[in-house]
Amino acid sequence: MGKAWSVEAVAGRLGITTRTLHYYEEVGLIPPVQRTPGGHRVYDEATIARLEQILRLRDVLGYTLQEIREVMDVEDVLQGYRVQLEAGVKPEVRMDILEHSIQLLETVVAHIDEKVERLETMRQRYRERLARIEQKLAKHRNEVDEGE
Amino acid sequence: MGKAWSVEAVAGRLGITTRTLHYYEEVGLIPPVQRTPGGHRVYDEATIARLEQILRLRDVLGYTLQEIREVMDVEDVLQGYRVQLEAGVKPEVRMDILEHSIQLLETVVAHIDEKVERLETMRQRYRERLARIEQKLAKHRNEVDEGE
DNA sequence: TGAAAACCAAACGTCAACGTAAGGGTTTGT
DNA sequence: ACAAACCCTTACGTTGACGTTTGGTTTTCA
Repeated sequence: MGKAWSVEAVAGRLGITTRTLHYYEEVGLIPPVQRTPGGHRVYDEATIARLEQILRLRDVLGYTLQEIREVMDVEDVLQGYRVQLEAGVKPEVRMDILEHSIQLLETVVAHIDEKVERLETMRQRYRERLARIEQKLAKHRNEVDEGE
Repeated sequence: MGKAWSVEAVAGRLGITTRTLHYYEEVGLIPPVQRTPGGHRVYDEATIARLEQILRLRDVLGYTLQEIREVMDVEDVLQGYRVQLEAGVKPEVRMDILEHSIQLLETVVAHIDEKVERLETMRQRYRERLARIEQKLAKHRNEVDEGE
């Protein structure tokens, strides 16, 4: 069994506050955390991994907690599928599950692709401006050279 | 001279509300807008272009208004440079300005690059999961085929 | 020209995502 | 065994980015 982490330990490790951890549990982004007999929270690696994914979605994709919840719902569905698959199901069901999992993941990837594309369009705009200025500078350097 | 746009016209064109236009002016994201003798706002194309850039930064990059303000400050500096250049300055000053402009734009581009990179890392994660599932599905299809 | 439509400033409201404070239990190290 | 450090719940506070309302003014156009 993995190590047991206290709230503060997790917060430190993930670079967030204990309040955020409580909050995410409160709004259901993570399932209710294990407790000691005295009521103190005890985090396991699985929960921490989930938290890391939540934070990536928040910080890298800039998702709102609502959007993150949707992605995590997908994750939960996928997890449910894995459990079903391990339990062994009829071949057709198995294929259905795999195909649906693929669809769900493709949706997420498509979302990321769209974001990347828009960012690249934007970068292109700036790059063009840069190119224009650099050209100007080069021309200018030439003129100075010839003037000497 | 270009057309004159009313608040509502601009809001409609940009897909935002008049409140947002007022707000952006209030917090200084755009300079004070021209007014009719009666006090109604009149937007020109230059301001609208600036607003479009602000909205791109907001929607595509997901910047906060604070971050947008920083980018727009850079734009203002660049604009100041253009004015100086058109007014004609000494060659060394001209080169300094061009080089500084390049540096400012490169900072923005670098920021975008970083964002893209992190998105691509994330996409890669999902793609790998996808690949694993697809492989499973393929294997499964094979087994079904052989069984017939 | 006059009424409907658009506009104004000022100010309070809202929602997400936490921050912070209070009052009191629990764990841990010695 | 006991104090320091940590943790709990509850609940009110805060900030950003606008939404909404009010009461009055300006434009427009039939």
